[in-house]
Amino acid sequence: MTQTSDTKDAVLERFRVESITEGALRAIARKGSAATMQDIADESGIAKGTLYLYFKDRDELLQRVSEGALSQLLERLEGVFSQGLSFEETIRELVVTKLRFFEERRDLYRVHFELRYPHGPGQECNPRTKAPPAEKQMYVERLTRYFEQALDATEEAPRLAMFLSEAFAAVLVRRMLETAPPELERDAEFLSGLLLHGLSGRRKK
Amino acid sequence: MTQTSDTKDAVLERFRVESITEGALRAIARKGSAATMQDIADESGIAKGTLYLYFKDRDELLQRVSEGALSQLLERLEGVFSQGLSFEETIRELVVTKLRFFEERRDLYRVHFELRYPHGPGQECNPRTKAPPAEKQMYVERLTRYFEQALDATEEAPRLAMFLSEAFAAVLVRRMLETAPPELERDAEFLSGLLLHGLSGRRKK
DNA sequence: TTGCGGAATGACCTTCCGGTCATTAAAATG
DNA sequence: CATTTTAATGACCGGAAGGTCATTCCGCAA
Repeated sequence: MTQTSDTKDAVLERFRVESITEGALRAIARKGSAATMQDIADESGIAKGTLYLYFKDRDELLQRVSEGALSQLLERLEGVFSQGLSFEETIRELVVTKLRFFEERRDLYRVHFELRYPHGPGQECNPRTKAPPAEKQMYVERLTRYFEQALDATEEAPRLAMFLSEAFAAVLVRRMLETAPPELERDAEFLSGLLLHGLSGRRKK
Repeated sequence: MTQTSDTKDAVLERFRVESITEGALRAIARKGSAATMQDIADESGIAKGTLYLYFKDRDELLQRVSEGALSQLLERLEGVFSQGLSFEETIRELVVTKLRFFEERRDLYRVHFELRYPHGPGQECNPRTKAPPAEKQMYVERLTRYFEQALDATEEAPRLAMFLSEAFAAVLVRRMLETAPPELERDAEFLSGLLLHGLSGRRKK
């Protein structure tokens, strides 16, 4: 047949896939995980059936969207890790980077949060979304690795990673809820301080 | 007609409502928010139609279940607040209390987490669950009030409350995922330490 | 025992949505 | 321009789930 890379067909295919992905992103930004195949099709300006020429099913499509969104974030965070900063500096930089990322890409916010704990840690799962998207937690794993290396707390590393990630989510959600959130830098400072030094530093007086 | 309190009918009604609520709790513990009216009926040992004699619709039922679960937790936390402990002590006690609560009542875990951010902070919402359950965040509000009073950080209080609550969730989720989680007291100590003094205390060496 | 009234039931209705596929439009080919 | 091949479409299907209601069941009073 053809090489997967450069033929006209392949280019066209990539283009289609991308525009569907973007449409899906818009649909999810608007309706969350309740976004329907029809919603996605509408938002992408194509017919519902066409979606199935490029994606096996809803799951695969959502998976792709989530991966795409996630990889952009991961890329930036990787940039932070690779700067060889001190521990404190790294945490600060991670916080501000992530905050900035979602400031630019509000549309990605929903993807991350709606699919956050896909079906929670329970036993049975929602048939609407079958695939357990281990995918999702990739960046928690990255954080875990960082903690393992930067502190010697191998055992606690996964908890620390989730702690960081959820604490971040808390502040982000607040920001999203507020009509006039504070300066990004203020929130970044606030959160970094909290993560690094805890509540104690804020005792009365 | 009758007083709402003591007639035989009223007692019977309360009994029914309660057993439905308990059934719903089991159903949700098993299937999460995907639990179906049929699931709930089965779990309660009654017919689906009967559910609608006691609750207007699915939303009202879920609301009630969530409220019930939440109020039990709130009660215990209130106990902590009213002990007049120091700030640090209070935080420690809150953590250990909440951890113990979910240790006893694993079934309540799902209710709290599945319905945590009901439709996220997005604009449109899932028609499947219409009611914006402000209800849910009642205990974040309680925490907020505590922070307003205990620290003088009125403006930051809501963020602190969410920070605490989400950080807690992070550790709790980890515990739930692990087949052999550490002693409850160890996790409580770990989390309290983190909340109070941050990551800095854990720097290498 | 009989008949009444309210409670319980579950078959049924409707809506919604993921997924399919016969049909149609467009592009490639000669 | 005719023909074939490929891509796109959207009406349609099946199943799932919330909600309804005619029917059945049951406790109780006459």
